[in-house]
Amino acid sequence: MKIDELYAILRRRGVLWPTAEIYGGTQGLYDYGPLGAELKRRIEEAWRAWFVGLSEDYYWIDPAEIVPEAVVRASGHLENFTDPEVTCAKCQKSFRADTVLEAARPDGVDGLSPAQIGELLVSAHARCPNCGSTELSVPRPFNMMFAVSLGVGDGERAYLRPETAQSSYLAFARMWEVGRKALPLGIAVIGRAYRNEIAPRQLLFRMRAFTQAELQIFFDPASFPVPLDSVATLDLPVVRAGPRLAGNETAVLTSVADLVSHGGLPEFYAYHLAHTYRFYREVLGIPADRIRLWEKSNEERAFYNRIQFDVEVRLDSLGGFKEIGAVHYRGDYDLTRHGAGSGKDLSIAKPDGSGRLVPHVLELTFGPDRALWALADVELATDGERTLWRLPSPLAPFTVGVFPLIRKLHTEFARSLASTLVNEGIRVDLDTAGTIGKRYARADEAGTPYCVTVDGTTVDPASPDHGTVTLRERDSKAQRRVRPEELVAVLRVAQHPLRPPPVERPAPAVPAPE
RNA sequence: GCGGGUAUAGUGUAGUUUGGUUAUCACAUAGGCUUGCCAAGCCUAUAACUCGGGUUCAAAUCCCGGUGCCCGCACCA
Repeated sequence: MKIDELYAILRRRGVLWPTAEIYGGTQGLYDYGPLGAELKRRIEEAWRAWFVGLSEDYYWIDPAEIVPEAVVRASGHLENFTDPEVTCAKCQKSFRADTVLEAARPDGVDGLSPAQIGELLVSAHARCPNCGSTELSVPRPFNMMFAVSLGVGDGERAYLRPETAQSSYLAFARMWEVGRKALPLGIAVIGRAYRNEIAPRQLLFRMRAFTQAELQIFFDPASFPVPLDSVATLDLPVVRAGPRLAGNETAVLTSVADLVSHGGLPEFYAYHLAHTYRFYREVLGIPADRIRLWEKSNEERAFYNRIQFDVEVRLDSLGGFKEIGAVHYRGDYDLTRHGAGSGKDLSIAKPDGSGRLVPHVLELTFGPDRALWALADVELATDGERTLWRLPSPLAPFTVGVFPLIRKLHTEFARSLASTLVNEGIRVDLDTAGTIGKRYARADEAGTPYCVTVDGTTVDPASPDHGTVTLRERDSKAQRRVRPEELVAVLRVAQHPLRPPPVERPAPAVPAPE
């Protein structure tokens, strides 16, 4: 589906819309409506159940979104992105404008505005440090962080966090105590991060306020045991950097065992990459042919990332594969920086007493906003007859639509059934408006996996089927009559979130019936 | 941020070339009728010229500017 068409459906149904829409909207900011907010919450909850469920050593925390300036100074966000930047038109690399100018004109470049630097770059015939071209862009200020002020007046300078990962690094020292001083230690954060994008585009893919779900795993690189056997035979669609830079971008199905034995990936990395892939397949329900694991080369990665695979999903609305998440091996960069910045020793004693160690970090990062769009792109379709959103049932905003067949006669019973189901913890959408066909159509469009209809038989005290309802399945439109107990059981199963077994073992032998 | 395109009810549109009635139609939404299980039908209602300025007796229509969106380039630590 094209992006406009899809966005129109999502807006009309109240999934999402531009922030401050009545003022014409604001670039890069979006609000989620009832369906969108619920769906996003379900995605986040599914992510949490899956990844925090990977190990009892992985914890979920909820830190503040504002961090003091010292934090982003230590992380490098402040230093690297406050100064004006120029881009080389020839090799398309970007540099800090003042350093480029300094190379061409060693005397005094401090305190100049971006415009003044721009003029001097031209008059000094400054050259690109990479390729030597003089075709440099006009410098532009480039700080992607939102500054805020704490307290009265100018107060203390602070920033909206540019990534949730920083919150986990800040929490490491405390969590080291809370987690009873053991590695590996996983710290998961789900929350908003803020970047002042120069040009937000593509809706949920380039936002100024967006949600990240990230698991930072702190570990000893000499010892990070994982149950690799549980995923060893799983084939992953990988695009390695080597072949890719040589011109071959085809994803190659490679087993996890192969990635370790021949592919050069550490076991802990391959294991978590495998479970990341499983999450997209099994929880989000993305078809295999739409997913690829795209390895970033040395040049493409941030310098502190040692290994990086992006998880990309092919989206028709955005014209190709788009990154939804990634797995980064960040080494000891983060704790080293914050150790230096805070003056706190973030190293720990090695268990074998052989000295101290700054824990390494494996980062599993995921964008719930992007995932929500991906679910709409991949699973929402119009077939001429109806619009159908094939959301996996645990993610659907509503698990069941409850309808009266004839409004005047059956609404009362439908209401009481709906309230019974809500008390059972089921997510219910009671719809009494319009005709029965329209209600089914609305439910299909919202991705509601089941609908039940209250009819004459249901409300007839004399009927042996009193209290039963017709249960209709979204994808097949198939119907059958069920009793209330069975209905609750079916709906409970449907909305139960998936989580991976911490360690997969062979199923115990079960004697065949008879 | 640069260049190009574009903007009419919730959605999709007619009307703009050549200024001139109460701004067209469909779907959607809400209510009514219909004893009725997949957007049926009939009746009724709600609902729009992106914003600001200008030209003109008169502007959805012409001119200028702003904003949003789309495409390309750049950016995406």
